[in-house]
Amino acid sequence: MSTIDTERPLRIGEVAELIGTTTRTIRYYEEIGLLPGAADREQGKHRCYTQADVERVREIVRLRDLLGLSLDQLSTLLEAETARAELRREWQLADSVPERRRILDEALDHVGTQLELVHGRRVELEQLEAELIAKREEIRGRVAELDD
Amino acid sequence: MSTIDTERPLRIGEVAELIGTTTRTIRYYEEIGLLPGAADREQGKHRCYTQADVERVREIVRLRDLLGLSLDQLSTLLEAETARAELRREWQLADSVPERRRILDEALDHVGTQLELVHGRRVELEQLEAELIAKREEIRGRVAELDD
DNA sequence: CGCTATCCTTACGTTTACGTAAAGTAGAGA
DNA sequence: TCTCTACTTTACGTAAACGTAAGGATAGCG
Repeated sequence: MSTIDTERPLRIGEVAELIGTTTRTIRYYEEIGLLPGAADREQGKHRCYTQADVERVREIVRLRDLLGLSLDQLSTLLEAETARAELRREWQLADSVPERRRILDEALDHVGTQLELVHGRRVELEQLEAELIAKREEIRGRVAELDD
Repeated sequence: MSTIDTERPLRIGEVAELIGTTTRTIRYYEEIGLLPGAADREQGKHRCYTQADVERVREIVRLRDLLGLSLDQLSTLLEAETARAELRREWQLADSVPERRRILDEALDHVGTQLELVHGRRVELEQLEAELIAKREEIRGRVAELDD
């Protein structure tokens, strides 16, 4: 982290290539509200992205591929991330301890939601994997029988 | 397994309800070749299913939901199952040992393919889960700091 | 044999997640 | 300042995975 130009603003094409997706996909995600899309951009001006934005997109693509949720469901799940980004800004302004505790608690809640989903999915896959291994062993057993 | 009428033929509606899907989906899967669809059924006659067929559909739905593959990819992956069903029939006829070994080897190969995919997916999810847990711990740490 | 529920086929409709084309603009470099 | 490339918006296109409706046949029951 933080070589020299760690914060050179990126254009949409670079982001797409970095992540291995297309500009259309990125614009589409902005269109449906999955990506915030800087509110202060004037009509027709180029979009520009920070490193954090790239991470955000990467995360979205990853969850999409791993969990196979609809983008709509993803958007619900990612209220987490969205909120956390928001909270990072708020954090600077939050001076009171209870205020800060509230922010952290919310973050915890969001991560918890994601974790539950991912965990459940992993358990199911583990189960399936175990079944497949059992199947394989059974077949191997039958091969061994042939050699009697 | 095997109470009394373990082999009462089922109609498509029953199958759908058992699995928690729709008749349309089942017909569609037959349409695109994911389900074999008994070749000896005359035009207009009701489809009828065995318990094994139900398991097959259940498996498809499960893989679909867990792996999030396209039905086309699934169909490739399931050449495994298809072939194994076929092989079960062949098995009765295969008398020579090398013949039987070949059948088993193919089955092994198919299960291996599935296993690779499922395993890979599980590992990725495990990785993601670990990251989320780390994230959670970090947040918890910061909550603790507040209590100094 | 008749009734009724469930099934059949055919075919068009729908949603999601983008692809793709057109016509014009922004902005970094010579 | 000009130029060229990558960007912009707008808008129609599309493949996958079903939903849904119409019109008719089937099969189990009484």
